[in-house]
Amino acid sequence: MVCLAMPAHPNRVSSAPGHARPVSIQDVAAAAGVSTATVSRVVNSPDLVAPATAARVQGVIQSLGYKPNLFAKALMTRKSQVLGIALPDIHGEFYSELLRGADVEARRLGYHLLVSSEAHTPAEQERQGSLAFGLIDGLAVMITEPNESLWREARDASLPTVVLDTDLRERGMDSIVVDNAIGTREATEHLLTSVPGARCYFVGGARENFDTQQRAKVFAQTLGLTSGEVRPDQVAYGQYSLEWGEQWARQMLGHGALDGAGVLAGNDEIAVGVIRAAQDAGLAVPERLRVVGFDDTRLASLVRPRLSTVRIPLAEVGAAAVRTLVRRVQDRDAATTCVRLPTKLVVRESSSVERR
Amino acid sequence: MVCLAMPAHPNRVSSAPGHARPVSIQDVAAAAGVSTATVSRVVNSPDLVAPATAARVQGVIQSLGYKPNLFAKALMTRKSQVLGIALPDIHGEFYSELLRGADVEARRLGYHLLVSSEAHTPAEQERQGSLAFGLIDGLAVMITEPNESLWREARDASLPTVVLDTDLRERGMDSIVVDNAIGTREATEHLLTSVPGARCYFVGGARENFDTQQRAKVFAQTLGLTSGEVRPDQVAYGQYSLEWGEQWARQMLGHGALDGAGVLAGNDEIAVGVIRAAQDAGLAVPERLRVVGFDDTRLASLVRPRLSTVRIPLAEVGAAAVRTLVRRVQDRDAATTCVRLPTKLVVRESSSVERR
DNA sequence: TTTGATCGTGAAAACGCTTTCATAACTGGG
DNA sequence: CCCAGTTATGAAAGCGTTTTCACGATCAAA
Repeated sequence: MVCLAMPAHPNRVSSAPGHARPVSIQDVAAAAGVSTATVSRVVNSPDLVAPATAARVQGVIQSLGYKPNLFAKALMTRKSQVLGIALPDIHGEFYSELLRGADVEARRLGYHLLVSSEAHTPAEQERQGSLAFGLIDGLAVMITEPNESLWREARDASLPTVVLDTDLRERGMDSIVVDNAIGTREATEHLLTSVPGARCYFVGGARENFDTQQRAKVFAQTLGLTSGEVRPDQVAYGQYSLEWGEQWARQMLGHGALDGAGVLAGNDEIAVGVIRAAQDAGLAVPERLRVVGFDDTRLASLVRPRLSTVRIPLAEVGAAAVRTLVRRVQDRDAATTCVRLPTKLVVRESSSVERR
Repeated sequence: MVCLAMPAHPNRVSSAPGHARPVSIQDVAAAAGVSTATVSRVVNSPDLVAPATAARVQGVIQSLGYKPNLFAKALMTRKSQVLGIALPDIHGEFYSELLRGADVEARRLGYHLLVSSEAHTPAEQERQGSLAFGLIDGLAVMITEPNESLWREARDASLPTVVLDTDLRERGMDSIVVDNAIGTREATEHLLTSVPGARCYFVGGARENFDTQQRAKVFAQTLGLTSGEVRPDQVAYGQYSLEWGEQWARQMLGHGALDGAGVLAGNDEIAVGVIRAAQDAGLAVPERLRVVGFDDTRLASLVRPRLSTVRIPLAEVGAAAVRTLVRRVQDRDAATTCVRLPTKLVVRESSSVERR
C-alpha cells in the first residue's frame, strides 16, 4: 500500500493573507513525513536516499514550492556561489564585453557575479572593505596600473583572487594576462611591410599603464631588430583618448613628419584621433599614412576607413578569469597559474592600400 | 580603577597555522566580557549601549579584527544588501553606462550589485530561477520587448522589482522610463526647420521594441501636426545596427529619395549607417541630407560629421532604478511609482549646416 | 524615602540549513 | 541461522547572527 497520500491533510496551500512565511525545509520534512536531514539529502545528494523516498520528497518540494534559503545554506557551507569582479572605471566597450564573457562563464559554472566598477577609490576602500568581502567566494580584479592597496586587501581577507591584466604569480596570485607581444609584433611587422622603420610611431596611453608599457617595448624591439635603433620621438605616451591621438598627430603633422609614416596606436580611440587629424590636414589614410589601432572595439569597424587593429579576446579574458577563480575556490591549494591569451592583428582598411 | 585591561590574557592574535577560523561575535563577547547581544548592539545600534561599554567592545573588535558574518546576519534579518540587475544582451555602450550609474548609486546607498546580462534565455530561466532569487533583496530588470515570463517570475517570488524602459505601473510595479516623446519631438521639429515634412523619415529598430514604437509614434504625430499626413514609407523598422541603416539608406538612395531629406534614426548606429551609405553615394551630410541619431553614445561624438542625436541619461536611469528599488525594499507598501527621465536633443554637425 | 520610568545588559530562542553519529533494517556469505 | 557489511533514515548539534524578554540598577518626581 503506497503511502503517498499520507501528507494529504497538512497541505496548507498558503493562500493566506499578507506576506506568508516562505516554506522551509521543516515544512517539507513534515509534509513528506521524513526528517529535515533527508530532505536536505534529496536536494543535495539524491544518491544517498532511497529512490522511493526521494520521489515522494521531490513531489512535496514541487507542490509546496520549496526554495532552500541560500543564507542558511551559505552559513553552513561557507560558500555563496557568488564571485566578485572589480573593474577600474575603464571605458565602455572594454568593460562590458569583458563583463559579458565573465557573466556567461560564471552562469555556466553555477555562480553569480557581483560587480563593482569603482572599487579603487581610497575613501570607499577604507570604509568597510569596499567589496562584499564576506559575501563572495572569490574576487577577480583588474589592475591596469600599480595598485598596492587593492590586492593587499584581498590578500588580507585571504580571499581567492585572480588578477586581470597583470602577472602577479610571484605574489602567489592567479592571473589572466593578454599577450600584447604577439599582436604588437604582428602589427609592427605589418607596418614595416610598407613603411620604413624610421617612419614608424607608437602612440600609447598613460606611461604607467601596463599594457601601454608592454606594447611600447615590443614595438621598439621589433623595430630595433628590423631596422636598427629607435629614436625617442618614435614612442609617445598620453592617454587612452581620441583627443590625445588628435593632439599627437597635429603636432607631428606640424613637423611634416607623418606623410608616408606608419602609426601603431595604444588603443582604437587614439587611432581614430590620429586618422581624424590626418584627414583634416588632407593626408589620406591609408594612402599616405598607415594606422593600426589596438583592442578591436566596435568602433574599429564603424569608422571609415575601417580600422586595422589588434584584437583582444575580451570575452575570453572574462571567462578565463571566472574559470580560474572557480578552480581556485574549489581547490585553494591548486598551483597558481597565469593564463595568457593571445592577441591578433586584424587588417582592415586603415593600414593597407590593397583592395580588400 | 578602569578595567580595560581585563581581556589582556585571552588575546589570541591568531598567528595559528593553517586556515584559522574567523573571529565570531562570540569571541568578541568573551574577550570584552559582555554578551553577544551587547556586541551585536554595539555594531548595529550603538546608541542602545552605554558609551563606556561601547568603546571597550569597539576596541576588542578592532584588535581582533572582527567582521560580522554576513550570511548569519542575512539569515536573521532577511536582507542581504544585494540588488540584482538584469539587462538584456544589449549593446555595449548602453549596457555599461547604465550599469555604472546603477553601481555608483547602489554603493552610495550601501548596496551591492549582482548582474546578469542573459537572464532571458528560457532554458536558464526555467532551470532554477535564473537570477539569484533568494540572494537578492530586489531586482531591476530591463524589458525592451514584451516578456511575460521574466516579470512573472519576479512577481511569483514576490521580490521587490523595478522595471526599466517600460511602464508597468498598472501591473503594480515601479518603473523607470525614458521620455522618448520630448527628444523625439525636439529632433523632429529640428529637422523640420530645414526639411519639409514630406521629406522626413524615421528609421527605427525592431518593430516590437518599445522605444522604437514610441519614437515612431511621436515622430509621426509631430510630423502630422506640422504638415498633414504621414506616408507609410516615412517610417521604417529593422534592427539596431549600422548595417540596417546602410541598407535602408541604399534602398532609398536608389529611389533618389534621400537628396534634401531628413532622417531621424532609432539609434546612433543606424544613423551612422545612413550617413555612411549617403556619403558613399556622394550625398553630403549634412549639406544634402540631415541625420539625427538616438542615444548619444560615445560613437556620436567620434564619427565625422559629429552626430546630432537625442541624449538619454543612461547613468541616471541606472541610478534611478537603484534608488527606486531601495525605496521599495525598505518600504514594501510605498506607492508604486514611475520615474520618467527626459531625453534631449543634442545638435552637432550631422543635421545642421550652420557653422557651429 | 517610595514609586514608576528609563536605561543597560544578558539569557536564550529563533533563523533554515548541513552533517555527524547512531540506529535500524536489510543484505548475503559462511 | 549468525555476523559482518551495507544502506536508508532520524536526532541533534551546530553555523553566527539578531531580537525578545526579563531583570537589576539608576533616575526624576512626589
